[in-house]
Amino acid sequence: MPRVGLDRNKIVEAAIELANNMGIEQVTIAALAKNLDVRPPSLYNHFASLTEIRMQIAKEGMQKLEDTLIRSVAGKSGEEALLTFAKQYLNFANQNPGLYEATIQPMSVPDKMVEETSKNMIDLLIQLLSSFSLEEHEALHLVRGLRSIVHGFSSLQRAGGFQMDFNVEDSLLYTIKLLCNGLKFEK
Amino acid sequence: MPRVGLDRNKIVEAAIELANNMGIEQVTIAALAKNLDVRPPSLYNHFASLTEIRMQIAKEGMQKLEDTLIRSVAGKSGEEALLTFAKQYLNFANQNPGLYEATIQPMSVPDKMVEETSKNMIDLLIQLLSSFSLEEHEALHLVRGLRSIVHGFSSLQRAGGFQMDFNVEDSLLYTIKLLCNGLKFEK
DNA sequence: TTACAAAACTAATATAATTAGTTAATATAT
DNA sequence: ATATATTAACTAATTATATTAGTTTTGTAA
Repeated sequence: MPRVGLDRNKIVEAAIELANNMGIEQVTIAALAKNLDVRPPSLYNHFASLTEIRMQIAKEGMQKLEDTLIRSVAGKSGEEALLTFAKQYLNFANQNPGLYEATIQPMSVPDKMVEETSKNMIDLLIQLLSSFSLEEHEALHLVRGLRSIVHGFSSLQRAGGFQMDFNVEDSLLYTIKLLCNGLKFEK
Repeated sequence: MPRVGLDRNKIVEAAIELANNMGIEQVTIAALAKNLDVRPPSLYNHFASLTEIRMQIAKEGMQKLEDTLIRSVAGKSGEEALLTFAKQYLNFANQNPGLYEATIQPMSVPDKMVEETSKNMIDLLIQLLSSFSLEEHEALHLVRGLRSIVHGFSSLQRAGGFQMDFNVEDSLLYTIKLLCNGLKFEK
């Protein structure tokens, strides 16, 4: 019964490592307890359920992704900003597969911080689009389109949906450029 | 021990209904057995594992989706065809949530029919793009872009990623139109 | 030093997938 | 029609999971 000094952070760290290496499905109470060298029930002193642990992974993933994106587009605008955004998004999903996977699981319970993070991402995209001087409803449509593109590419790639002898990032950037091209000639 | 006349089809039908109503996670041996009014082990006379049942759902989903799309774009080309394709794809995902969810689970085992169905979908899109007279590599990029868009919209919507007071189909069609606009002015 | 809150534990419960081995219904062959 | 073989469905058991209840023990603070 020696205390191992467990806390929420250590558990989530172990969970993220497990998610990245083995997939979110493999993040189980049993596997976490083994990795942390405690008995399964011990985790319940820090989290109410497995679901709560997975939600915590998702929250940290969203924040890290948002943070990465905000930094990467700082000082950029227009097409250059959108291309950077897209490239970094795909890169994040590739480098942190389990973490990204967690962020796209439907939330069982509405969460304030998650909603705020989503909102920040949308606001960021709205900003990036400002130089195109779109009507508000057009900008809202396009924000959805951009999110769908980056998420679509990331999750199709993860699911093995692309033949890998043809560069995926190139396809993503081609698509974004085409969209920007469409914007230039919109009127 | 009266025979209830179970077969692979009946099991998959029950599984699809369960998936559509409760989500793919709820497609379990136990739940299926209860719905079909047999004991759990009986299902193993028809499928080797739960994974195999879920894979069968995915296969049927992909085929039904492909079939729907091929029919819906028959006789159409260019922008009109792409808009129809996108609309029908999103509609399929909305009308058959569990079935669609199953189709996007990573396949644990490579499957010939699945690969062929994917290939058919790609070929279909290539055809739809023919009227834009793109270079081959451009067409391949764009096929990926289109798949990512429709999948991205479908799965973000399913995950509750959009505020629903703003029409999602409109956003999808706006995005596709913008892409087409970009194509027209590409050179 | 004592008291208390919290961390980790053991033991138990419930549900899941799966396997082995059995029984009985059906189809097939003589 | 009867005998045989196949196979659908079963019972019982195994393994693994999450979770809860209740206990022990540690560390900290009065």
